[in-house]
Amino acid sequence: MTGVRTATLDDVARAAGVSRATASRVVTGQGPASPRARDRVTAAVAALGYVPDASARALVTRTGTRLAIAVIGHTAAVLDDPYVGRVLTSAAHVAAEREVGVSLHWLPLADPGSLARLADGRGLGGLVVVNPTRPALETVPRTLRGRVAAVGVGARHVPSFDVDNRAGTDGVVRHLVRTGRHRIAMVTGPSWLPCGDRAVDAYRRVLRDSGGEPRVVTGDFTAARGAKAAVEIMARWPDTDAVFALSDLTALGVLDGLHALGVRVPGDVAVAGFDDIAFAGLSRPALTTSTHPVEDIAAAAAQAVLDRRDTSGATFYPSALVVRDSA
Amino acid sequence: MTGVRTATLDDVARAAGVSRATASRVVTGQGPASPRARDRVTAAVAALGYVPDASARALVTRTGTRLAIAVIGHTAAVLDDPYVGRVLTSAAHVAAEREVGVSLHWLPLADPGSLARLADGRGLGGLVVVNPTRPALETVPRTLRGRVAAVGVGARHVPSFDVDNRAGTDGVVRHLVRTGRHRIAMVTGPSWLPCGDRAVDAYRRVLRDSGGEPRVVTGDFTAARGAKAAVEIMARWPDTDAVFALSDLTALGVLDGLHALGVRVPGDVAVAGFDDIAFAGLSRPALTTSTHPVEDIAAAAAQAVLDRRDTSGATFYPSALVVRDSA
DNA sequence: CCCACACATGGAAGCGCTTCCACCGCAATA
DNA sequence: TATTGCGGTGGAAGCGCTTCCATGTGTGGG
Repeated sequence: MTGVRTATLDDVARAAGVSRATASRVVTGQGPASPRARDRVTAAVAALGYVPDASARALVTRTGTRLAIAVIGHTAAVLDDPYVGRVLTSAAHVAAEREVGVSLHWLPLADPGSLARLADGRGLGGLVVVNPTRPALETVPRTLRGRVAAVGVGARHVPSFDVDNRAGTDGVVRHLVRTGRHRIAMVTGPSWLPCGDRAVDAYRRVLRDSGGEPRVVTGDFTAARGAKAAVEIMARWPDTDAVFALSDLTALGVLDGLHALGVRVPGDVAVAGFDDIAFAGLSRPALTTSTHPVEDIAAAAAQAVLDRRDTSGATFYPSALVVRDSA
Repeated sequence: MTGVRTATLDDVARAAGVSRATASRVVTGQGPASPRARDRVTAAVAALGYVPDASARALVTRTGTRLAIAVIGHTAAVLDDPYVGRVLTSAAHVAAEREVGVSLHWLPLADPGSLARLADGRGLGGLVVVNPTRPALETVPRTLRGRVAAVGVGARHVPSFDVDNRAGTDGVVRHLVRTGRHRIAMVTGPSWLPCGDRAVDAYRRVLRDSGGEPRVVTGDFTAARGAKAAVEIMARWPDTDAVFALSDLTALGVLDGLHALGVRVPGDVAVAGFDDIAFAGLSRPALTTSTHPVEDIAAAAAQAVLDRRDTSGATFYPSALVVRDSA
């Protein structure tokens, strides 16, 4: 059944007429080796199609060479969101460039031990957590401290990479004000995600300056929630003239909900989102939003972790207003 | 610096007052163990916070326990596509349920050796390839034969899991015909993806039956290409009254291109897509398309691989027409 | 011409784990 | 009471690899 036995370093050494130690040195490029030995070993490697066994190597070097990416919040809310895909993609690229494997994990929000279990042995070189809660972050095993980075949460006690939600929100809401909107509602993210606090804060601040009343509805980053939120908002505050959602997906849902209500956008109500996902430009009306260097953020997180750089504290990336048709 | 030494199975055994062999039996749940031993070992595991080292385990069991998911076509075209995200997500779920790790790989289309290199040791339990070309598939090392499944390509010489492109296309195009459209253009997928052939074939067949002329434009599954394709189509065949794109993303682009041209949808031209991505229902007009059990397909592929089931040949899944506003 | 030194090399240990095998004590059977 | 059988157990081997260490070979300087 098995039949094909894969070549081991022993086979290579034997074929090259050297010891396993020498073969190892050549293959890894560490330590001295004569040109002659080098040639013979590389030839043998090629001939036998030798590929080092990652497990065995990791076992002895203790240098787990794998980047784990954990996405917290194992729900459709997270899975459908292109934002998550962008983070994954970018982090995976960084890992691929350095030839380290990537492992993907979807962790339910409610399971506090899951992050800890993820350490599964010492196989990982680092861990990038997307949208983690603070409690979840605290369960990360001590062995991994200094090799963890969080993406998308302005947490303080772990290297955190996020867009500057405060400034981004400020920019969008000010744009709304500038274009004559004053009864602006906001659909936030899920309450367990701390990054939303900073955004809501910025929103309240702008409203205070412009003399508006805050109208906050809690969302969950889904489109479905956005549609419902639109209905809620218009029922509760019928004179609303703008809705800002902290997620494009939600904003798209708002657009939909408003449309169903017969409300014209941007005529009656302006709508703005956050993230600038690919579809933001394809909706009708095209969505005004704030664009984020999501790929840069994720790449930076992955790099920090892989470099074992201990960048404690949070790094915020700038976002830029993108004015389209909806606001 | 290092400080914390993680507990090994030896530590557990010592703490529990049993041999390492017994500790291993309890931890893995394989082999006999007295209730007494079982209790003591589990207690020790909890006390020491022991987590088995995956590398060491994989090394001895030779049962690489990791599902690799490789996405071919390392371009924005692929990365932005929600379809890929859905496949990833679903496959990752299956893996998570069985407690096997997932590793993600983005492979450039042009690099034929990359799939082979992916075997990196014998660490993998299986490989799911998304949108592979036939040549790419042929480079998969012999050691992995029987542990590979392809998603999204009607290939024959590897277990392949795909939607029934033929039937799906047939359904959509017939719907177009049924609603009075006869000058129907089609935007295909990239030419290197064999699954498109079956779709084009179905399209031609329906047109032949209904007396229409085929109008085929090659696409690449991106929205940008869709927008350009719309312009090309209207320039080349100005009397076109329907466009069918083999990807929702592309269809959305077509919608956009048509809009820019001042063409009304569905008034002047009907537009239909394929895949039923989340945004299909959110566009204006909402996109008529064909819905696919992408999650089921990906899950089936992952399961087949993980079960070492050798389901050679292709399995096709049904798709269903979703009529919305655009056609 | 000999000694020292660097460099190249092979032997062997050991990473943490699973698993074969031999062993022991016990209850059930003859 | 002597034998069989079996569940529970520990010893030990070994998975494929890196790396320490001791040994061997060549070169330079004295």
